[in-house]
Order: sequence, then structure tokens, then C-alpha cells
Amino acid sequence: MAASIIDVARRAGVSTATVSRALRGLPNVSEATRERVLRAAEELSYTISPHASSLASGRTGTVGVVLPFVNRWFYSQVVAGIDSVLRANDLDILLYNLGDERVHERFFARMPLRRRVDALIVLNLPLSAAEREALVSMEVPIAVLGTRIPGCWHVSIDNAEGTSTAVRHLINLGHRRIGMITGAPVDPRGFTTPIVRQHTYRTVLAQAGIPYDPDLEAPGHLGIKEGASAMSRLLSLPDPPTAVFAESDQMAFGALRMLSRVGLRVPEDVSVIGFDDHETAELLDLTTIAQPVAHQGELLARQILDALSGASEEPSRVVVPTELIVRGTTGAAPVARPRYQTVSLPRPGPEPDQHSRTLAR
Amino acid sequence: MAASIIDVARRAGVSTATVSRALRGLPNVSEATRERVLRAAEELSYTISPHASSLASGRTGTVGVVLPFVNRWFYSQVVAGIDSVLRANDLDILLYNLGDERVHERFFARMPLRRRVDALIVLNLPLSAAEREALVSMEVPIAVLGTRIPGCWHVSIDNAEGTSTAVRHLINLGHRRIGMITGAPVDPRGFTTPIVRQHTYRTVLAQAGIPYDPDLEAPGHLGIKEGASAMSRLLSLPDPPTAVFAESDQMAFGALRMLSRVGLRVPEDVSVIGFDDHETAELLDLTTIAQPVAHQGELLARQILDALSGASEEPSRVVVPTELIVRGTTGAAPVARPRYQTVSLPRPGPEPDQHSRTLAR
DNA sequence: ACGGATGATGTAAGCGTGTACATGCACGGC
DNA sequence: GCCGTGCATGTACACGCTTACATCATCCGT
Repeated sequence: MAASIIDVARRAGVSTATVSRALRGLPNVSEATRERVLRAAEELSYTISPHASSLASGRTGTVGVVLPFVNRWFYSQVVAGIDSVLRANDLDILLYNLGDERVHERFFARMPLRRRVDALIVLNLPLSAAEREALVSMEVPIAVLGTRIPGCWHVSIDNAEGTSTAVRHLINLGHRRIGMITGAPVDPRGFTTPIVRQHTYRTVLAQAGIPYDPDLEAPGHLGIKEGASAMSRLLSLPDPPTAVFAESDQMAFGALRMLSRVGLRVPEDVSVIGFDDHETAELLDLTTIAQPVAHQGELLARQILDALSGASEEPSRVVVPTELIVRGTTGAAPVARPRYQTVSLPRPGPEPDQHSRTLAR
Repeated sequence: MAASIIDVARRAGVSTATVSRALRGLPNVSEATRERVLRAAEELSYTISPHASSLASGRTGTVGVVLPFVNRWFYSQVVAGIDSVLRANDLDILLYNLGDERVHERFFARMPLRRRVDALIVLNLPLSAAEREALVSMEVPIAVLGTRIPGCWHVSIDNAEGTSTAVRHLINLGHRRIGMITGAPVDPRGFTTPIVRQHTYRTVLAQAGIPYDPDLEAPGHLGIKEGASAMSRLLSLPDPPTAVFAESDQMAFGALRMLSRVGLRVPEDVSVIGFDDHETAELLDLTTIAQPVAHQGELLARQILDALSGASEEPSRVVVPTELIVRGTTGAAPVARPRYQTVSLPRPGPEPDQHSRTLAR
């Protein structure tokens, strides 16, 4: 049987109240007494019972982290960021992986985190209004990544800015047929991120005077394989794109693989730009929009610390910058644009016609 | 203020004991009463206080998961596997990321999980004898991945078998100069996995009559970049390897990148085999030894369930099989072996001499 | 018709802390 | 020498639940 506070009190020759005070570093305990208590606790290898402590004090020392997919690179990276700062402040992490829809529903039906955590961190989870309401009703500070919930702390990247940077990069390289591989397009609960990015993609094209073509938007569901098949769909268009913006690096990887399968060169025939700066992006020399992933986790955790310490009453909102990382998968458009018209193409490579034929097959 | 069991009892017109029984589905509660209690709880949107419950019952409904790196693919995948089965049994996950050495030490100094979890899952964490002892002294079931702790449940792959399969694959392709990119070679606490793999690598080579050359073992620290620099070290040897076994796919990725940087073809000039079957391996067409990662997490969780239910008293040990996945990064050795001596090489490619010169530079 | 099962429910004692309040003590100013 | 102050410590209740035990009604067999 593990030692309780009573054992420590007895051994130190004081009351349990004094033990409690001494152990938590409260004032009004003489140095000699504190010393004795600490020694007694040490000798009994006493560990406080978190449940009793929580029950009595109302504080749990635990933060719930709710997310859709622990096993995806992005989320695991964010969790690592969260962990690093919460751990340093002796807060534990209770992990809730709500990717499965039934698990998701069950979570909101039973609210297992109510009374169990001091604060909540919600990562990029599509939530209905009722679900948002349910979270807020827990009456603990909430920090949200991506989505926005009124009254909650907030961290996100500027998706519109990142997207327009990506699309403009392609336009500046002379591309006019620019495809987009989108993520999670028909989720009824609505990830807001894909919506914003898709909207921005259309807006930027329109601003550049490029006509809108719905066929150039292919859903990729954020996975490598799905990215590949989205790419193949784009390639099978009568007039396939010369550049593709994939809204996640993973989908861009799939696209790259598909391109190499069908024998198209990157970036000579098709340019590809991703989003995230996944650890593998550098490996594959993928041009991408970098976002500081682990850092966002740290920021969320810091917000929680602020909220718990009461340092700042008003929930803050942080928008972290994205950055265009130009690597080897984006280049000048292959079709002759005005400034290239008089220049002969330096390499043999497939002709545009031949190119189209390959794709149309 | 959230409703307590007393409120529910009052509303249902019964005692708190009956509420407790009804809510947990215990027998000896009439259907009518149970119905009334459930409705009352529903109407008050009552959530049980886990702390009070734990304090009273001694059960926490929580499993601690201790691991070195949440943000690495392998571990996040295992966590997802664990989560899927624990979640289905209403067990929560308390995550402890002990990658940082100071965090690790602090964890074992304070044992914050004592009294806080019903069971423990330890993923592949290097532990001193004292630390193992400390975990066991928590007196809860422990399931361990990779390492072995006496008296604990155990899941692992057969590292010796996987490694020898990989190395034999290279030998069968005619390779005699076979390098190995190793992980975490000098960790004083000792990850056992790299040790077993390195040992097996040497043994298999010896069995094939290939002389031992310590220069062919390059530490890669399990990262992509480190894998790349390990590869460059191997390439700078006077007599560089024609094949490389990287004991993780990530290091293999780095190796591939380095090879393509220096202009060597894979597998014509150098063969590469990895370990894990990382999601990106298929993308890069990497030959590798596949291990069922998420499945191992599920197995660990199942062992915990068995232990908690008292189904099987004796801790079990499960060894899951690995599988050689042959893809495009391994091929016949470029140097002329007896059976190739009279055959002319089909492609132009760099001559062996030229090859060596490139590398020695 | 009556004793004893059997099943439904209530009573109350913990579980191990935190903390408001009471207590006791030393000290200093008048 | 007395009283108020401030600090160190003890007392005891609350936190919200589980559960052993007591109680009570019901029902069955003889």
C-alpha cells in the first residue's frame, strides 16, 4: 500500500495540514518543519494522490487535447509542441483522438472531459454549433487551433495569405492552367481551413484574370494516395494544368509520384507546390508554404498557461506567419507565354501536343 | 456549478447509492428505477466526477502511455493503435513524452503516474535497471513495446529475423560490400533494438563469409538528415559499399537523397533497404522490412485489457512478424560477381572505376 | 400461514486531500 | 505587566463518489 499524507504527517510529527502546506511550498511553514516533512516524504517515497487532491481543490493539473488524427504528421508535431511547454509546467495531457466518427459522437454525448481537465486544447476539429456550445459549457479555458470559437483562445496561420502566396508564385512563373488538389471537400461538419484555401485560390485566379474552371479542383482527402489519384484526374482533363497547388504536402507527394509514373518531368512539364513544409518536403525538393507546426502547439499551450494563471483575462488570438519555400518542383510554365515566345526551348522534352496526348489517354 | 450525484438522486427520488448503481449498470436495480435515474441524469446533463469516483473506487479508468517521441511517425502510429482499442473500452490515455532527458529524469524522480493510472504502456524507452524497478513498483500491469521487463506484458517484432532477412536479401543480390546505417548507437541507457540489429547484421555477414569492416557501420540517429550524412560518410570510404541497410526508413530516405545528390543511381550503383515500411516508403519505391506498427499498439492495448479484466493472470509475450517488401531500391550488385563475369552490362552507366573515383573525391 | 430466500433500496463509512477557522505562542509597544 | 499582532500549527469539514452492510418488501415452499 502506498503511503498517504497521514503516514508522512506521523513520521514528521506534524498534522496533515502542515504536510500539505510544506509539500506545496506554501508560506507560513517554518524552515525546520518543512525540512522534516520533505525528508519524511522522501523516506516513504510518498506520491500525492492526484484524485484526492483534485477532488479537494477542484484543480486537476491536466489539460485535455482533442484532435482528429494523432498519427498524422501535422498533429503529432503539434502535440509535441504542446507537450513540451505543458510538461515544463507540470501539467498532464489527456489525449482524445476523435478521428472515428462514432468516437466523436460518443465524446460529445458523454462529455467525459467535464470535471476532468483544467483546460482544453482543440486541434483543427470540425465541430457543429452544438458541439462548440458543449465545449464552452465545460467552463474551462479553451485554446483552439484553426477553427474559431467565440470566447476561446485562438492560434492559426493565415490560410488566405499562404494560399495566395502559393498561387501567385505559380502565376508569376507564367502558369495559367493552375489546378488545386483540395482536402476534405465534402465534410458536412466543415473543416474551415480547406474552404478558406479553396476560396482564396479562386479569388487569386480571378484577380489575375484567369477564368474559373471547376474541373481544375480535385479533392485529395489529405492523403498520399488520394493526392496521387487527384493528380491523375487532373492529368486526364482535355486541357490539363501546367501547375498544381496541393493544400497539403502529403497530397503533393502523391501528385509527384503520379507525375513520375506517367513520365512527366517536374517542374519542366508540371510544377507542384505544397503546403506545410512536411519533414519529407525537403527530401523530395518540394516547393511549399511552410508553417511552424510545433510552434503552434507551443503557442496554444502558452495561451492555456496564461488563462490558468489568470495573467490575461481576455482570450488572445495569434496568427503565425507562413513562408514560401522555393525548391525544385516549381518552374516556368512550359507553354509559351509572351515573354518566352521568341525564345527556343533549351531542352528536347515532350512537345505540348505529345504531352496532351499522353494525358488524355 | 455542475450537477452532482446528489442532485440526480434528489431528482430521481432515490438515494445516491441507487444512482451510482443504476448509472454503472450494476444488477439489483429495477428497470423502472434505472429508467428514472438515467432520465434525471440526462436532464441535468450530469457527468460523473472522475476524481471522486477514482478516489472512492481505486480505479482510475486511465492508462499511462510513456514514450520517447510523440512526433515521430512510428510512435504516433503506435499511439493511434493503442487509442483505438482503449477508447473503445472507455479508458483514457495520459500521455508522457520523455524524449527530453531532463523530463525523463524528472519523471522518474517524482513518479507522477503513481496512483494516477490503472496500467502503463511503455514504448521502446531506454530504461536503467532502477527505472524499470520504479515502474514495476507502481504495482499496475505494464505492457512494454520493444524492450523486455521481467513480469511485464510484452509486444515486439523479431528484430533479428527482420534484420537478417534484409541483409540476406542484399547478399542474395550479389552484394559483398554491405553498409549499415545504425540508429542511436551510443545511448548510454541503451535502446536494445539497434544493438540487436547491429549484432545480427554482423552475424549474417560473417555467416556469408564476408569479412567484418567497422567502417561500413555509420550511425544515423534515426533522422532523415542524419541518414543522409551517414550515407555520405559511407560514400567517402576508399571502398564504398554497393548496398546499404538502414535500420529505419527515415534514414534510408536520407541515404537516397544523398545518393541522388552525388549522382549515383539506385539500385544500379547502390542498393538501399530500409526498415519499418513508413508511409513514404512506397512513395519513394523503397525496398524495406515492413512491421505492423499500429497493430502493435492495438496488441499492447489488448494485453492491458486482459490484465485489467483479470482474464489471464500470466503476462503474455507476443512477437509479430516482419515482412520483406521488395520495391525498386534494391537490385543486383554492380561489381562483377562470378555468375555475371561473362555477361556484358546492358546499360552504359558509370564504370566501377569511375564510380569509385566519384566517391573518393 | 410462516420462515427464509431473493431482490430492491437506503445508510453511512470511507477514499486522501485542501483549506477555513481555531488555537497557541512569541514578541513588541504602551 | 497587558493586550494586540503576526506567525506556525492543529482541527475538522468538505470534495463527490463507491460499497459493505442494514433494511425492507416480495414471493415461494411446506
